[in-house]
Amino acid sequence: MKLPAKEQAAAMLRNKRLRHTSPRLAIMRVLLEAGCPLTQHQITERLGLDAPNKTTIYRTLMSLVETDLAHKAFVHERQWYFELAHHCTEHQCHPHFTCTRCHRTECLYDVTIPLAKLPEGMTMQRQQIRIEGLCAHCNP
Amino acid sequence: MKLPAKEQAAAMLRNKRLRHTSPRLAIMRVLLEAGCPLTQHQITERLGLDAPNKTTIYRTLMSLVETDLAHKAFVHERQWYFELAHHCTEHQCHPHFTCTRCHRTECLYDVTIPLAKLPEGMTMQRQQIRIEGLCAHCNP
DNA sequence: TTGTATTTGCAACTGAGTTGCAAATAGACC
DNA sequence: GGTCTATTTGCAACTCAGTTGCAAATACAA
Repeated sequence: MKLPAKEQAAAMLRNKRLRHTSPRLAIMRVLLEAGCPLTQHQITERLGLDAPNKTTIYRTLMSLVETDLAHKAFVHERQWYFELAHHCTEHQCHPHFTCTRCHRTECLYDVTIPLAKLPEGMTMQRQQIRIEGLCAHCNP
Repeated sequence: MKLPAKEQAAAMLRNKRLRHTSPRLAIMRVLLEAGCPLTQHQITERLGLDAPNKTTIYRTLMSLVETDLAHKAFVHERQWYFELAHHCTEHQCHPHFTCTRCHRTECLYDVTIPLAKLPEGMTMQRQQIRIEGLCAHCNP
């Protein structure tokens, strides 16, 4: 059973002992509802008049990343796209696919790849996959 | 047998029908000799007084990326790191490993990972892997 | 050698993300 | 409930990687 975004966000904050503030809950709600990575700008847009200041959004995203509740998914046109980490396994996020023709990016939740075997002495924390190609729509 | 960086760069440009200019040859030489991804700033530093204008460096890197002679390897602290593509196979670059403690990044030339199986209709052009973890030096 | 499409350098610009600081507030403790 | 304090927020000013427009320089074809 799926909790409403608001309660899910509150539970995530509680787990990490982060204070429940309305900017944080709003930002997490938007990310949960979007289901795909968003930029600060997109978060602001989606929250409309209720949007927190952009500094607050960046600082919130930073605390989410630090506590591993969120990840920096990828950069596109100089902007970072952030996503919540609840779809990721311990050592691996789902791959992100970017179409080289229409430049849209999608999450491939169902595609998995074995973890790399690292050279002696190195420890894996997270493996991220980016795939470029033609999406179903742009394929000839 | 390995050509000197200068001739190797010239050959790569010839292959792609790009004009041989001294800024281009210098930038490619630095990248070949570095053997790891570099930023515009690092390229400028390494070329010292002979360094082309930063606009020229960015424009050169862009033409190299467009002709697939180079790739944007990763972003770190808002800067793109570029590398020549001569170590990459058709659909895959080597993975890049970033240490979460000392923040250094290295290329894992010997680590390979199978290509993802994309959903019906999508075509793979390139798969890129980023790995975060602790490097041999920072490992407890 | 000449002509021209391409490339370069410069200066001015853009805008994503950061910083410092004073005001607001979550949550702990009474 | 009320009080106190560490944390968080908003604002304004800033930073700096990367971009743009344009005139001068240059690779290379003919």
